[in-house]
Amino acid sequence: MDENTAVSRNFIELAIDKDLEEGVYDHVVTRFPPEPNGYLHIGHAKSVLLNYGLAEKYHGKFNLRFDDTNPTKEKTEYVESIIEDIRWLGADWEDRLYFASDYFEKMYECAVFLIKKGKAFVCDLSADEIREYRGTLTEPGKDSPYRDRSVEENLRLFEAMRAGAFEDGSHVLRAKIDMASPNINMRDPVIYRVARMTHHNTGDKWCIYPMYDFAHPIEDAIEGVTHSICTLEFEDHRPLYDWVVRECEFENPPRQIEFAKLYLTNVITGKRYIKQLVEKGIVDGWDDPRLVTIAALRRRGYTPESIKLFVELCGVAKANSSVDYALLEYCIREDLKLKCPRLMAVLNPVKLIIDNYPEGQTEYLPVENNLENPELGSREIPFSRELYIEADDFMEEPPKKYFRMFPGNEVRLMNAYLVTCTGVEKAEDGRILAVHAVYDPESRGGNAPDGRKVKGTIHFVNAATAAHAEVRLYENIVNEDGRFNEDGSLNLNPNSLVTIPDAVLEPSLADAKPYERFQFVRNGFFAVDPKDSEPGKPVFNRIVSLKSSFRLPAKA
RNA sequence: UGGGCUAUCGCCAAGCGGUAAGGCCCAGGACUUUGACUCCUGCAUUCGUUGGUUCAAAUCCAACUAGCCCAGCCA
Repeated sequence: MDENTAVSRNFIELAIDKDLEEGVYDHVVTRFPPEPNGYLHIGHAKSVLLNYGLAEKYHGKFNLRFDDTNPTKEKTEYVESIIEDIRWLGADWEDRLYFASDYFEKMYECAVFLIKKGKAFVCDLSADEIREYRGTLTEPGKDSPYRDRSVEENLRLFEAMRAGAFEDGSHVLRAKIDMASPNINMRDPVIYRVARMTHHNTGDKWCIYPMYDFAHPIEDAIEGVTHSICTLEFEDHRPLYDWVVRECEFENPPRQIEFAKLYLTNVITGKRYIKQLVEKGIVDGWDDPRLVTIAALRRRGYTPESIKLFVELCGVAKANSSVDYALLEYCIREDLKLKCPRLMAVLNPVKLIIDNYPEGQTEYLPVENNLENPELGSREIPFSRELYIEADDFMEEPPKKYFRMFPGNEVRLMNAYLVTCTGVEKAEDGRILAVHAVYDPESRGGNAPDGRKVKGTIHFVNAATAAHAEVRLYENIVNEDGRFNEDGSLNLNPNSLVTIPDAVLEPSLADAKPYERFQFVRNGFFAVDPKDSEPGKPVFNRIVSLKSSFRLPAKA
């Protein structure tokens, strides 16, 4: 292996290597098996990209399979959004899009097969009774009184279950394993339940549905999945997974491997929590840019590449952990810094008047779109007597080390001229009406012929030609730990969305198109919102701010 | 003594008996027409704890401790 490109392998890759070496498998097939009961989020992206990446790395195959065995929670809207999100992430399942519900007949046959082997039985106990019989974490369970029914009776009853002879919840099919097992999952788990519910895919064809523990291994086995990668909470289910593929006598059974879920610090991850925010109307939908659903990240302006980078940098392991949100921000900056044109936008404008600049004159100054990436070309920006600058780029009484605009100080207006601040014009209430300055006509482009230097460079927008647009800034929607409180409430952050209705921008920005991304000098990376923008009236979402900007020293 | 899993820098994470990779964050410095970027520099004598084996232990053994998961006819 090339020493320079050799990257240490994660534990899953090591396990696959071993399987390949030992001849357990001679190829690799992975899958991503979402239940269509919600939108995908950043945590799912890790799983999607992990599974897809593994298939690519081992020249194997990657399947997309909807694990739709519980119609009470599943909707077509969700399958559509999931397909869109995975495609956007760049994971390619080619023609292998499957539904667990397409295997219902095969699963039914497997169940019959188990009954005939004496490995499954129909149980008439109620849900409450089953719970009682199951025992506790520390005490063994006891056998169901229906455990020893004959094969014939079980067959007859199971057929009747399918035929609709029983009420919902009245009968279940159970695997016959061991009620005294220290692993509760092995205490004769329910593998089929009766539930009259219209399924998004199979309609009313079935009134019995297989449980996850029974269905999932069969789905994997049918598809020839070799490595069934799931999250840590299923570790306890692995013995049952193995039991199912063994007792159903599948050849070349798949192997389940578990890894730790991805959590982000101070962010709500977890489908059920996000769902609550959506349903309670705290956010404006699954794609509210404050969320970390794939749809939200896409809408906010994140790129698939940045998410791929993020997932790679997070790594894969078995220790529960919470990745710093700063890493995600790093990834999107890293991806965008060379891709985006850098323009000037003033979010909190204050007027700057160049008193010695000819009234009524406008000139156009050439500017590179991205100094570090010439491929992005150049443009011309208008300049005239009245401009807008950022309010905090002026201070009447500056602290030490502040080198932007203050009376008497010379700064550079980016790409334009050196200007010296001459004063400030205030209303009676002290509000700043305008900052005044004089420019050096010899410094066109930003450099003085005499070679004198300035420490500060600030951005501006020409007032008369400025485009105006709404800009939205985001912060985490919860203040503290990114979780619900014990009583189910949330510490909502009142600043999670700050809307600036009238920011001033370079004129060309009026025509920015949905999803178009920009870097606004000193303000961060922004993208045009695809939902709320109208032609000629873009709304800009801040994806991420720049790493740091000047902060005033704390007053002693 | 219910079972399973995990513990390496503020956050992730390599390491698989031979004397602690890397990234993020952070702090200095250089450069700079973005206080950005880029570039340098610094950031675990120590690997949950305590013992033991060994010439040598984060890596092996033992005992503790802490955290996570499991008692859905959810996935």
